Amino acid sequence: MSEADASKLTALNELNGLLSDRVHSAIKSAILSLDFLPGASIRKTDICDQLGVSRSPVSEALTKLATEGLVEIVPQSGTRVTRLSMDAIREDTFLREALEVAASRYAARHRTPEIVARLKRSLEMQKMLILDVDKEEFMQTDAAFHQSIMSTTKVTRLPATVGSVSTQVDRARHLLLPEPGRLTDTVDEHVAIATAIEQQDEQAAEQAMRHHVRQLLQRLEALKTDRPDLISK
Amino acid sequence: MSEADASKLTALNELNGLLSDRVHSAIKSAILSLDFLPGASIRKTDICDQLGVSRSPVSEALTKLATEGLVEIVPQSGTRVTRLSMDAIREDTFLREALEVAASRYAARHRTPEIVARLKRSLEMQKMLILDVDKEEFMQTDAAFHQSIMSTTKVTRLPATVGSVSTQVDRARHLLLPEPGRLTDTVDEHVAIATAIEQQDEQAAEQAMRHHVRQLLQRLEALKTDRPDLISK
DNA sequence: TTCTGTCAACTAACATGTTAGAATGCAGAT
DNA sequence: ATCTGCATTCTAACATGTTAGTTGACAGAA
Repeated sequence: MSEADASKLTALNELNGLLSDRVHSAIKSAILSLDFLPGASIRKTDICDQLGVSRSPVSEALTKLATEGLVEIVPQSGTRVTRLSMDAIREDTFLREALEVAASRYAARHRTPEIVARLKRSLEMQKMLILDVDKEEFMQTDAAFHQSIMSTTKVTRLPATVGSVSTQVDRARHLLLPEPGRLTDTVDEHVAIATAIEQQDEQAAEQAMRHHVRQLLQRLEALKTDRPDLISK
Repeated sequence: MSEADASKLTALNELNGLLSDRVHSAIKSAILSLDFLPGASIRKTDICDQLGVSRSPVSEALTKLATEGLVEIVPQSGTRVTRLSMDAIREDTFLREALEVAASRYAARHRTPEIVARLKRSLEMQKMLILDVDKEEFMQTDAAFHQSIMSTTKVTRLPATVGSVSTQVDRARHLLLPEPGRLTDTVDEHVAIATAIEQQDEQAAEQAMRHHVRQLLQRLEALKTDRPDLISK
């Protein structure tokens, strides 16, 4: 059985806050960055040794990760990193689509000039970053674009909820190979969403967001053949 | 400061499974049934004494309840039952509406004769139970109706996700006074949803479900004046 | 060879001891 | 009367010891 290599964990000195939270985010980023591979078993004691903490904060962190669906705890037996599956990714997409579409509709109905301006600024940045070598920066602007739309609803829990239902998609995303022209397509999809919101066209905003979310799923389907070692079914 | 009376906890002998899970559901039902009032502080040691368990399972249970938004843990200080607020209830409704509407649309598009039959059976039961004295039975059939619709999506996490975003609404629901004719209205709304699904009319299914979810919010708004002691803002 | 029962080793779950931070109340100063 | 600082007493957080359930390997029987 493959095992998680605890040496891949980043030290948690720099961060502050509750110890269990720091342990949680350390393990989480290890899973998201695939330092802990899907299906790998996690040894509590290894984590304890590596981070120099006791089992309590590690247990709490793993429990939290289990509710997020990133690890599976088998009672009295062991803990393993959740395997990626196309089924799980499709489930994530369904839930995320439902929430983001609702946000998009709301934004179209209740848009203010400020929001429209913010979305346009974001689009300009995205266009500039298309040619940038560092894709991480584009990803951040991408995320900010979506958050701007969600923020119009004043539902403070919405971004966190979307995040919590999209964990498998987020993880799979890291496996996608860079594809020429994809960033241009993404920006085009964003433009369609922003335009619909500006024109207060709920129907169009809904459709554009739905298409955008499903495009990602489309690309992720390629992983079935690209990374069959990590994606089951 | 008001305090939670641990003697209101049900014994957990009859149940089986992990101790921390049993503690979790014991506290949860105490909160949902208002045996633990909104804003009351929870003493870990009281819970331990009352249930005859150690602090470990109680801590895990409270951590879980915190992620569900039913309690708030103040680091190094204390734990209290989350206060009910109209803002939180409106947030719940937004998220639940987004998810249930998506399920309803999907059901309308992909409905099978089996599902239609199941929904119709459920409606018959609901009509019979309107006059029943035991409202709990009606509530159960109500829940089953919604679950049937969600089950068509094959998104296994959907019911749990809807549940987790609806905790405040579920709690507030228990405060509603019985209202003559309300059950009849509810069944009528269900009929509209089922009919739209049967006719594969996505638009109508979406609209009917949206209306249904917002009706509950409408009724909950009354709590602002009915129970200002328990609902803030 | 294959199946079965037993046992050893390992794990999460649970109990309990210890630490550190927050709140509360009171004494003393202004 | 009010504000400030200290000490007491809470609490959650963390560390660690103990229990019990699961797994897997191995021995022996068929």
